[in-house]
Amino acid sequence: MLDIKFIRENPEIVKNACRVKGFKDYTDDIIVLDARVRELKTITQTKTAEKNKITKEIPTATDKATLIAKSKTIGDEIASDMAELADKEVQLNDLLHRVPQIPHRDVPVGPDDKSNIEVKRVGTPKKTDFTTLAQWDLLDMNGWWAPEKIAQICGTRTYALMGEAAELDLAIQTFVIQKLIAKGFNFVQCPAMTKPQSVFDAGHFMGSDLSVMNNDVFMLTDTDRCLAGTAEIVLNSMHSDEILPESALPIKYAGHSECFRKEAGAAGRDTRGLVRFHEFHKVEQYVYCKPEQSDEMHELLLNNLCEVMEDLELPYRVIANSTGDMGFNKVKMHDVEAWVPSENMYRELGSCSSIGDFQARRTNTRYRENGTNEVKFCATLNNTGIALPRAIVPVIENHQNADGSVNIPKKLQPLMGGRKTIGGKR
RNA sequence: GGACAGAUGGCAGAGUGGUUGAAUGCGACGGUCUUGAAAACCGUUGAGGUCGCAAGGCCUUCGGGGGUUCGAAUCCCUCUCUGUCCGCCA
Repeated sequence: MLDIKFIRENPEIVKNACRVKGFKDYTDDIIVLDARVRELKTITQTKTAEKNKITKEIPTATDKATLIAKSKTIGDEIASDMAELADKEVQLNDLLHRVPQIPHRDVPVGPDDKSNIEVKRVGTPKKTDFTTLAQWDLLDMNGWWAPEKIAQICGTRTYALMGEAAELDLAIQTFVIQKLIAKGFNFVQCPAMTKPQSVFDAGHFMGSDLSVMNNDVFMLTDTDRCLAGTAEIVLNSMHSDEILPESALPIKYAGHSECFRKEAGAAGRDTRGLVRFHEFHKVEQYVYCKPEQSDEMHELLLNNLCEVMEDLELPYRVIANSTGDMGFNKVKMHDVEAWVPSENMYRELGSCSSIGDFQARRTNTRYRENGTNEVKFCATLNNTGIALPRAIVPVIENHQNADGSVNIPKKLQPLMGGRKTIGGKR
């Protein structure tokens, strides 16, 4: 959602954003509707003022009946104007919810991921004198999962880590959480079960109809709840309807939650291995800041994830996503991808996004500026801290030994009881 | 799951149909006083919208939505949330 005033004054910028992001352009309709809405507001407000004036005179008037009749007549007029106003406002509101966020000037312009730009590459894939195994072979031989059994019990796109791999998962989570806490992030264990409104307010969906989420979000039958796809959902609403003091910003959260996704658009993709599930878990970085701090915070969040990659001793690269490859609600986005030997390519492990004031408008999260005392919308950003079990994939593949054992990255060793390797032939 | 109670401005807390955007207290901010501070005193202090070059006017808002009425913080319906007791339970 953008400021209607901004759209009114900068239609060309908005139109351009729709074009480069690949969304339908409703700008002209919005401007027409907006003009009519304001016209109707002016009319109804003037009449309401007139009516209020009469109403106030009634208690002390001698001829009450005349005034009451007059007030009634105006009331009827207002009611008919209000009906049109309400209708037009609903229409306008829906269209406003379909306007994408304006991309940052630095974002590469292009229709899809082919226009993405690699901005950084760190580390080199390790050369081995043995044939490296794919994640599933390592998991199989070490007894670290039981995919067929779990699929039978729980259905497709579920998993269970077992033994040392499960320990590793927990160690990685703990490591990242502790790292973020040390950097001043407030650690929050987030519920995954939430209300649809909170999902909508995170701004991942267009329009004003909450049902648009049905394709992507698990709804819980016979309840008013759904399952969040990320801790971002809850963190995004943590300060809704608040006016924060400027001194409180930036606010940094490290959220951890189970994440539930339908993955409806990914049928047949990544069906093997630990990459794509209906339920996984994730440490999420989330920041509220002043708009002018946003770029700096973006770098900070991105850098944190890069550090995690280095702590996990993974070769990785950073991608600047193009206008057509980033979401509806995003200003700027970078993907961090880790090297996966079995696929001979980099695979996405995390995604850093600047949202501008888009989410803050939906949640009505504002701050009061020092000096001017002006109330402004916050900017929000989010980035993956670490996503699991996906992160297990590059860790076990890049650190495998000839016998199928896996070396534990040094920084994780204390969280793994001091062990340097796990698994391998006994 | 059952039975009650409640939701008012930054906070506390009046107000049960008519100049109430809302008493009072606290807090915050500005000022007077003071060498400085405290105290005391005086004043200011929600947000959103709309019209206007501006000054300023007007509209909305007492948890959300709907209704009754000329008029609603006050009456009715409904939803959400909070509290208390019982039941159940990691």
